[in-house]
Amino acid sequence: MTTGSVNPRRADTRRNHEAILNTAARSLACSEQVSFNHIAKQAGVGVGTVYRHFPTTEALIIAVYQRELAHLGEVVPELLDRHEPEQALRTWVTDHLAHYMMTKRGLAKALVAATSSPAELPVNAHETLVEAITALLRANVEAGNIRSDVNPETVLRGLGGLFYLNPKSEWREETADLLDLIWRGMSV
Amino acid sequence: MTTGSVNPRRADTRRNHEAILNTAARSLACSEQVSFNHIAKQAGVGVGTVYRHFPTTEALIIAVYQRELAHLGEVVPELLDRHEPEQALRTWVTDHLAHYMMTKRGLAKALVAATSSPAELPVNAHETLVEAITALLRANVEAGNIRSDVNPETVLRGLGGLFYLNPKSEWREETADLLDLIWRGMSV
Amino acid sequence: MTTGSVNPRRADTRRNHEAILNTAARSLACSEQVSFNHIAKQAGVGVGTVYRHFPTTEALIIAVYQRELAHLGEVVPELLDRHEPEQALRTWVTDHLAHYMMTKRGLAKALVAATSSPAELPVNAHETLVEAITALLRANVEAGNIRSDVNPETVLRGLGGLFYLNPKSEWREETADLLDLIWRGMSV
Amino acid sequence: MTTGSVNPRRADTRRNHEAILNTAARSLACSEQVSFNHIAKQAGVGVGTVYRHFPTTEALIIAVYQRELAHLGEVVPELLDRHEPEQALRTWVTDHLAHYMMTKRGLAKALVAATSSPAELPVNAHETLVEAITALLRANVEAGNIRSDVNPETVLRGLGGLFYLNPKSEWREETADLLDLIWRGMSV
DNA sequence: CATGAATGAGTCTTCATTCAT
DNA sequence: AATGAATGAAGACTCATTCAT
Repeated sequence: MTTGSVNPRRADTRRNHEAILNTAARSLACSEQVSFNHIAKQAGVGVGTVYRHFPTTEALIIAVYQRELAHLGEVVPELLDRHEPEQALRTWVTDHLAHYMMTKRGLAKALVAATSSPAELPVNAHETLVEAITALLRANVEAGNIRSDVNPETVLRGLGGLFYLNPKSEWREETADLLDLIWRGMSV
Repeated sequence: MTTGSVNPRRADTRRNHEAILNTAARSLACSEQVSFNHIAKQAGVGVGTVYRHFPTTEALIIAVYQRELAHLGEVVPELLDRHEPEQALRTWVTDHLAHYMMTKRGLAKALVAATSSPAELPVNAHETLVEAITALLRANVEAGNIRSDVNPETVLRGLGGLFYLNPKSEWREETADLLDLIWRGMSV
Repeated sequence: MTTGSVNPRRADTRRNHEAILNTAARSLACSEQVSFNHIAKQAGVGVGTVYRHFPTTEALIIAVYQRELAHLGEVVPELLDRHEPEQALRTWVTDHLAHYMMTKRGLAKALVAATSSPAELPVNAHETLVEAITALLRANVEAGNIRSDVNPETVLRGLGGLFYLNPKSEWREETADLLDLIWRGMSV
Repeated sequence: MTTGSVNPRRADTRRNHEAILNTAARSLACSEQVSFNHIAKQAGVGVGTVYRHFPTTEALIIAVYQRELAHLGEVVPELLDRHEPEQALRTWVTDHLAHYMMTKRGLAKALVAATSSPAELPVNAHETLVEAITALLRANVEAGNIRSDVNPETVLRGLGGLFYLNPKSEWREETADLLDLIWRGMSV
């Protein structure tokens, strides 16, 4: 740590890690091939390297998932800063959650295929989402918009159907309708 | 010729059909193997026979799906007969829809994996569900319980999150909570 | 035999035979599927029926082959009637033999694939061709065009390369060139 | 490091490549099985390895073909060195071309079966043959044996019938007869 | 005789995983 | 650490052939 020169290997490794993750993300987004061999070739590394970084298929998928998911949590503070609580919630649901769910269909498929446990989402994923929505709901409670006894998990479950949204349909409207229904259910 | 005796070959064929369907259903319920080879072995028939009956994986899965799904629609009239509208809806959601979604996880997975089209459910499936819930909502509208402008599809979407229910958790409670939220949102 | 009524079964049988042969011919011409199952379906009969008529793949192919080939022999007398000997030969080679070889490629492929014996053509096929060309050569010998010691088999062998003709190329010209070469070799 | 020792892995790979090619050649010569599984087993490697080396059946067959064919071109200069032009041509046709065509029947069958394009021979094959015969013809033209306007392709086509030769018959004689016919056709 | 359901051996192909270099 | 060749299990699918009706 006393030397400023970084281990060049370290850089390579990180670069590989990124490359693999990016490739995998791209593949998953299109629900393309997700075989290790294929990803390795696309990422320009050997299969062995992929294995070194992600010991199992699930590990890889989850890594991608996490990365994609992080954004969903990070964006909340900004939204609460820039908008009224109600609008923040609506924007988050419509512009981020719905969008995310529609776009990452391939990812969900992959997860669903790779996981055999009943809980399809990696624990952290669920937690991340719950945290995000909790913050949004709390702001609305404080603003006197909604009741204080609304369980964020329940709301999240109610929004789970957004997964079935079809990007080619009137999904914005459909999202708004669902959110209206739930909003009314939460209102004081 | 006065007997009801059917062409035995015909009987065999039907028996095979049933056997394959049952085997597939069982496999799908446990999210087990869905390979044609495997199902054939389990059902005690040759692979070719499975292919004769269901030309593609999707055809097989859909056949299973349809069979399972039919029940969901058939049960509605009975419920409306035996219960108050509100209770009919609650029972249907908790005892049938939620149960169905939890149990048939493997089936959903399989469908999701087998289908490449954005609409994961076979058209009829969605229609069946919409019809069922429409009937239930209409009864509640007529009873003065809920508003008349509630879109059944929106409600269905709101219940879509039940798919993520975990059979090992307090799912009845969680279902009730979600239904409460939505019910409140629909109320007059 | 005392009754004028023909066994209707016989007619059916013949009709089936024809249907199968026609279907097979069509399939072979396009080098399409040649499976018994497929042909049976196309011909509108059961597989078993195909088997009754043609016990092996080879039997079927040869039957088709013979039928197609017959024409090549039948046309010779007409040609000799209507044309000078040289022209008769040239016409036969260009308009019938070459055409036949190019068109029936699928048939040849099939035969080649079905036969494991070194002699790829069914004996009769070869004989039919030899007879045809013998007649044509004899006429030319008698007309004083070519030597009398030319072996028809040798000539046929020389024309065998027509099989490689490409229907999309200048095959008429190429055929003419080859025939010129051989004609010169046979000339007095 | 002063030795010529090569990367052993590299050696293995090359050995595998050779083994597969040899096995395939042997199989094809007997018009035996050409299935990848079978060849893999015979060659003592995994199926995957065969696929790595030859992605398609055609690729494999062509590779074999090329190897076998090369010899036909390489031998020409020697022949022209050691013999009079006429004898060189006769020897090439009888001892090499005819022999080749008879022996590699299985190979031809396989190619014919594997290729769907009208041109059954890989382009290079045809070119190789044309080059070989062109050289032989040129020598004979220069020696004043044959006309200068003879098209090598036409001659090759005339020799194409050798493919139908039967190794169990008097093929040398038959080849000689055909060559006599064509030779006479080419003569000044 | 005709039918066509059933069978299962066998082919093609993909992919996770290992391991020598 | 990285590489990528090798492996072989496993699934998809085809088709010749049998046989009960």
